[in-house]
Amino acid sequence: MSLSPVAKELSIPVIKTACSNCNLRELCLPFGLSEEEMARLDELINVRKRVKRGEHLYRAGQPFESIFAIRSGFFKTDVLLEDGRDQVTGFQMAGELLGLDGISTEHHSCNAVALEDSEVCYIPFSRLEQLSREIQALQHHFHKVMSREIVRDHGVMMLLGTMRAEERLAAFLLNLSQRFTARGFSHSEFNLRMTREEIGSYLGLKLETVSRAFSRFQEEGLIAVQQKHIRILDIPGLKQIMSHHSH
Amino acid sequence: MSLSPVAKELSIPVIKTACSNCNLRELCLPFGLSEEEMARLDELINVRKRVKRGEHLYRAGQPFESIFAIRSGFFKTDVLLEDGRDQVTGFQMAGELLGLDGISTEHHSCNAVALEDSEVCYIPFSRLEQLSREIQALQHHFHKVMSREIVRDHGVMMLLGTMRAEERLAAFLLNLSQRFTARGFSHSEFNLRMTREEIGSYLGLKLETVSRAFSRFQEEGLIAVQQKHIRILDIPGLKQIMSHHSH
DNA sequence: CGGGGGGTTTGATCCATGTCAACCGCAGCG
DNA sequence: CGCTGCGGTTGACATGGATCAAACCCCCCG
Repeated sequence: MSLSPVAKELSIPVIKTACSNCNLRELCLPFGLSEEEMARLDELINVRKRVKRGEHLYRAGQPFESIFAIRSGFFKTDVLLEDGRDQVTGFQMAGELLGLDGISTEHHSCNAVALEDSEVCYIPFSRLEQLSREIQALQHHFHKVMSREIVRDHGVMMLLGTMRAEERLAAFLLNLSQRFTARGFSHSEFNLRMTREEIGSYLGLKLETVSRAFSRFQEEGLIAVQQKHIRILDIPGLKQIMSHHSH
Repeated sequence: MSLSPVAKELSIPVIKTACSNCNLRELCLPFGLSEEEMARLDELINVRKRVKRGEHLYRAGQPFESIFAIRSGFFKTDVLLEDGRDQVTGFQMAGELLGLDGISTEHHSCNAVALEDSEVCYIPFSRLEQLSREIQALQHHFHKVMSREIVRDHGVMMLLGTMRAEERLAAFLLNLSQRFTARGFSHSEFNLRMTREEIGSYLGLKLETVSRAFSRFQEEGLIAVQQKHIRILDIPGLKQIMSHHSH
């Protein structure tokens, strides 16, 4: 888990993993830390890893030792039931943390798969705990991140428990749009990294239903879809669908 | 939020809130702490409160300052959508923590309502953070508790996203049974504290569907239902239903 | 002891979404 | 450059659970 042999041998100046010069620091763990505190966090995070599209970052059941911060790319997490059913529990993008579910049992409880070529920082958990005993701001921010995950999950439960298909998809698109915006991308135009089936799994729908809902939104002029490319044309319209609870 | 005036005036020896003599300590925050560490945790938890059946412990939007440990009783948490829809996000019993979702925004994100007369310990959050900077075991255990909440939520997402009505109810009953067992109650006989409607809300079903599923289980000899009283007759049978994924 | 009301059960019907199947279209590869 | 195959779209039909409605049961209260 240290620098690659090749890099060592050739003395290639390896880009140092450093929160302090990461452009995602406002979205990620270092949020709110002073320069000096961030330097200490940097010390702890010295492994970066590339994960190619389709590869697993970790699998359910593996021993948990690190959480991961996504530097670039896009992931999904999913859980598998004994009988073969599975469900996507989330999609994660740059600046978000992966692996928090592993803390509870010291084993990962889900699979994390890259949906495009990605890069992550390893954050050894016991060292993170150690540092967060010393840096209050880090501790507090970490707690907020975990709590936010819980709130997010409640939102998904709400979606799965009370919304109809088109409401779910509208909520999903608006959520993506908002997260892309926070990362400086266009809020109205992006490429989906996941298939219709993966969207469906996340939203508790079949892929055909997802596809039909996309078509319907397009007919109504709310979005323009072309395969994985999405343009959002009418954000208020989508919001209205989300809360249009007709029945 | 301190001792009641009456108690003060009459110098009634008020039962001290003390984790060290709470019979739920193995299920609650103090898990794994030494005597001395537990004593320090005791210092921090000096407010207990009774919450009558039907009363709110907190409401969505209120400022967050404490988490709560349930000493006795039974709660539900629910979230409300703007359009009036709501969903029960969980049922909590003795030894479990309430309020973790409030950390992220420093405001509670859901309502917590007592489903029977209950008693909770206030755990001021900033002091908990302070203490967990000093006691590693406390810090680690707290992280595990938050992580467990995330894992639990993923389980509910799975349930809502992939299971059919009877599977959901079977999973729900088995979960309750298991939690009652962990608290030393019968695993096969208990009283539901919530209505059919609340169960339905939690499981993403209508109350009629919940009622029908109960009746079906009874016909098949899996359980005996009489109003809120449940006897579980065939745990393996229920487990089989849960994973019988026929379609 | 006789209402009254909230919670529950049960039946009849409807509808959103699942299922099955055919076809399309783009991307990757020989 | 034309297969080949995966992912996506669309249609026809099936069905699980929602909806609407009625009746029931138990508990509380007068």
